[in-house]
Amino acid sequence: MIQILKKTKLFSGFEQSSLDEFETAISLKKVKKGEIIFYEKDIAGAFYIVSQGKVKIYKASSEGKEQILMIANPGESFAEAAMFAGGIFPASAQALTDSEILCVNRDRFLGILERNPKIAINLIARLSELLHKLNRLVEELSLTDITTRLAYYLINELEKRNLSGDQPILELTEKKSVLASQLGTIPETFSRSLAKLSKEKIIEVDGSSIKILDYNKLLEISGD
Amino acid sequence: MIQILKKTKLFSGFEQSSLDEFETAISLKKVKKGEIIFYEKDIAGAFYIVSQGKVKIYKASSEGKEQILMIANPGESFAEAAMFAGGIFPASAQALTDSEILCVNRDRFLGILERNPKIAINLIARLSELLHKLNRLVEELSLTDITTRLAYYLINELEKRNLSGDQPILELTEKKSVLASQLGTIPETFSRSLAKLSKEKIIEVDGSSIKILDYNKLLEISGD
DNA sequence: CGGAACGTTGACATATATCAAAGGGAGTGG
DNA sequence: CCACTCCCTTTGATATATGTCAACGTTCCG
Repeated sequence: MIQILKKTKLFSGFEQSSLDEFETAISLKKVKKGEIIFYEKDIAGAFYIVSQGKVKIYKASSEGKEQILMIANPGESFAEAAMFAGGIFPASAQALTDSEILCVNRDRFLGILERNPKIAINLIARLSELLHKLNRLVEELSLTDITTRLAYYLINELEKRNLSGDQPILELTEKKSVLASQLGTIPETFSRSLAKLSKEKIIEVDGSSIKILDYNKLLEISGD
Repeated sequence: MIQILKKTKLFSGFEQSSLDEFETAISLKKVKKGEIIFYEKDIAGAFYIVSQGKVKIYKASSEGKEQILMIANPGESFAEAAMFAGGIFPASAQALTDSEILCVNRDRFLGILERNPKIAINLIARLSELLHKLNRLVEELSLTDITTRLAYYLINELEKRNLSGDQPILELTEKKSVLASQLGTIPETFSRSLAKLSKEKIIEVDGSSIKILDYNKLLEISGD
């Protein structure tokens, strides 16, 4: 169980002895696909680290629309901030696949934090990174249209996976409806945006494979 | 100069001796109304604390629209996160009035942080609070319409200032065009939303004074 | 074979942005 | 004290992007 910790940003660079201290704060939880891990406004008694699987963190409106804030993959933590600000979860979490997650007890973790300034610094870095991403999301939601967001997403994924080459092919790792929600829209609109870029010969879509035909134009549309 | 620090959340609860250490990391800067403190993408060599005046932190699109992320008032800090994540400012800052701000040098502050775990914890709390607010902004931008956001803003301001009473009167502290940008829209739309609530006899607008006629209905619209 | 997700497409409704114009208040100078 | 200007705000007409609703095709899987 402790092995997972080493792969996380939060605990990277720590020795075994230091990590052992956490054993008492952590419990393992298995969740089925579709299972809710917590709802918005639940009391935040823990934060989480994904060991296996995939978890979405999202906001839902009363009318059914949802906005995904992030997808947490193995090694990534989520809901860290909730423990400090308000003590209630600001969003909901649901397993996208059968998953294993580590639950880190709030009170025990806080105790450990006081004795380990280095972890505090790591946590600060992690929170700053989250702020950075949310900043970007706010910018996209309020200042750009959906085709621009899609273009930016594609460019970003290409970079993340080091896909260059002549006409690289990108495999979408999420269902299109999930991507739509990440971009702040609904499946229909997402589909139309893909179709629009296709018609302009900038990409070529075949199911969940996207061939990038004109990287430069895509970059231009992404506005960056 | 040090006296200002005591009023900030970041340094609250600290003794004089501990604060003196910061003297070397801080410099005072006076800025005129309208002056730019930093632009998005500038290198983040410091973070800031407002001593006097008012500063807006905002994102601007190439087409001229802007989204205000926050308004920093005296005692409040801004751009703390930029130092840890990426090292460049994710937004721009401009003085809304003639202002005095404290600039906290990045490298010196980091050194101090390592020797003062308590400040690290305060910083974690502060970053978590920012995350909380940004979360709320994302929710509003992607899931609610502007009248809902306006209602929520009004409710929030009433609480902040402890205005209850029968038909409390709220004085807007910013120009309406600034409020519009905070809510993620433009002055025209903001104006129409105010007019809509007026026509429904929920509020009464007289310049920058807003009388709350029907608190319950306002609460209902705010969706909370 | 049949059904359930998912994705796509079309027709339509709606919220918000854009553009243009006019009103109003505060400050300034004559 | 008046006239003038500047800036903010409001209002109207219009355009556009996106959401909504419904229908259909596909794939996958029991």
